[in-house]
Amino acid sequence: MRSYGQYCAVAKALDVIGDRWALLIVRELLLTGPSRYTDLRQGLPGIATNLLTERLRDLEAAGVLVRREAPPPVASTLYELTERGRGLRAVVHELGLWGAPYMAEGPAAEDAFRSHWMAWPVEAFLRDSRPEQGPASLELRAGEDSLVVEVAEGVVSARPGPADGPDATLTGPPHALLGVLSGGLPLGRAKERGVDVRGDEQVLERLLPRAGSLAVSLT
Amino acid sequence: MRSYGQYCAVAKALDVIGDRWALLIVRELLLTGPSRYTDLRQGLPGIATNLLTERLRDLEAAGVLVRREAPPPVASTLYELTERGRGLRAVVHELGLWGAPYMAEGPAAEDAFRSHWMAWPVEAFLRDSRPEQGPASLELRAGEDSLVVEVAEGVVSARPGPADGPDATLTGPPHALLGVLSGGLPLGRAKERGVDVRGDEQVLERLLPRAGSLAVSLT
DNA sequence: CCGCATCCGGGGCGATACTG
DNA sequence: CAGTATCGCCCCGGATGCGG
Repeated sequence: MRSYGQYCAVAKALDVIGDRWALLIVRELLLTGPSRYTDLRQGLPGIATNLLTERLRDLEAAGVLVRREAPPPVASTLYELTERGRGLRAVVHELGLWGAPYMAEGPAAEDAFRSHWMAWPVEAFLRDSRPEQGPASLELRAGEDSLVVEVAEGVVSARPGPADGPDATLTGPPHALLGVLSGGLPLGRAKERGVDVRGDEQVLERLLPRAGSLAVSLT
Repeated sequence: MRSYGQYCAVAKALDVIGDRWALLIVRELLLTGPSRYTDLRQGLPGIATNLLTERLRDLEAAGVLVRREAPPPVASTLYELTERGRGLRAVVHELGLWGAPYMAEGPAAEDAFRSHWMAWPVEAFLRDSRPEQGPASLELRAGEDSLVVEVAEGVVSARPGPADGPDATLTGPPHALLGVLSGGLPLGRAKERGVDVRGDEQVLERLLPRAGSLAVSLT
C-alpha cells in the first residue's frame, strides 16, 4: 500500500499491515498455524486469488511471514508467521474484543462462517472449572468444517478439526454456538435455536462461563 | 468500505475501522481530544480533504465519533470520540507498540511529523521517579507545533502545546527526541544530534527511563 | 479562514477464466 | 494444488471552487 508518509509508530504499522485483507491473513495464520495456500483461501471466503498471492508476497517482504517448502511426501509450500508476525497477536486480539459486540446481532444475510474462527472466542471465554478431572475433548460444528477444543490440567486449547472420538459434539448455527460459548445463551435455549448436543454434556458444564460473568456477550 | 462478509469479530471490526485513514483519525482524536476539522487536517498530513470529510461521516454513522456544535464565541463544529470510539485506545496502542521498531530507522525522506504524536511515547515511556517533588512541566518541540508534558504526584500526562512557562524545553529533530524519550539515546549524544535543552535539566532526569530498561528502543 | 463539494486521473480491488 | 492473467470498477489522491 502507499505509505502514509508520517513518522509515527501507528502510521508505520498501518503502512505494513493496513492493506485490505492483510490482518485477516494474519488472523488465519494465528488460528491455524502454518498453512497451505488453499487452506488460507478456505479460511478467507471472499478473497480474490490474485490478492491473496499479492498479500502473501507483501507480508513476506515485510518479514511478517515466511514461505517454507514442506518435506515429502507432502511436498507443498507452507506459509508461516515469523516472530514478528506472531507479535501481531495482541493487535488482532484487541480488534476482536472491539468487534465482538457486532457479533451479537447475528450474521448478515451474506456472511460466511468457518468453525475454526471460534478458536478465538473459545480461548477468550472458556475456562476449565474442574482441573482435577482428566483430559477431555469437545467438537464444535457450524457448517462444513469443525473445531476441536481440548482441555487438560486446566489448560483450554483449540485447533481445526475434526476430532478423533470427542467426548461431546456441539452442532448448530454459528450465532447460537457463540451464544453458548460466551455464556449468554443457556444450553436449554440454545437447543431451541437448533443447537444439537451429542455425548457427555458434563464437558460443557466444565468449560462454559456462567451467564453474565463476562464483559462481552455474543447473544 | 465494502464488508468482508465474514461472521467474525475481527472482520466486523475491520468493516468499521479498516478503511484507509480511519484509525489515524481515531489516533488524532485520542491524542488531542475534541478537535475541529482544520485541526484534524493539521494532524493528518497527506489526507485529502474530501476523504477526511467522508471518513468523519462514516465514523459518525458507525457511532465511533459525534459532531458537536461548540458554543459561541468559538462557534465551530467539533469532532469527538464516543465511548465506543475511546474503546479503540487499546487497538491503537497495540498498533503503536508493534510499529515502534520502524521508528528506530529514523524518518523516511518525505515523512511528515507533528510534535503531539509524541504524546504516545511520552505516556508509554516516561515515569515520575520523584513523586515527592512538586508539579513540573516540560515542552517538546520538533517543528512548528509543540507538546507539553506535565507531571504531578507521580502522574505524567501530555497535551498539545505550547506551554505557559515550562520548567524546561527540549528542541530538536524528531528521531533524536524519540531516542531521548525511549531512554536509548543519552542526553549527551542527543545534544550532538541537534537536541537543545533549555531550562532545568533535572526535570528530564526525573522523567526519563534508564538506558536499556525498556523492551522498545526508538534509537 | 473554515468546512466542505466537485471533478478527474490512476491504481488498488474484485470476479472470473485459465494454466503448469 | 497453487497460483497467473485479464478486465471493469470504484476508491483514493490531488486540485480547485465556493458558500458561510
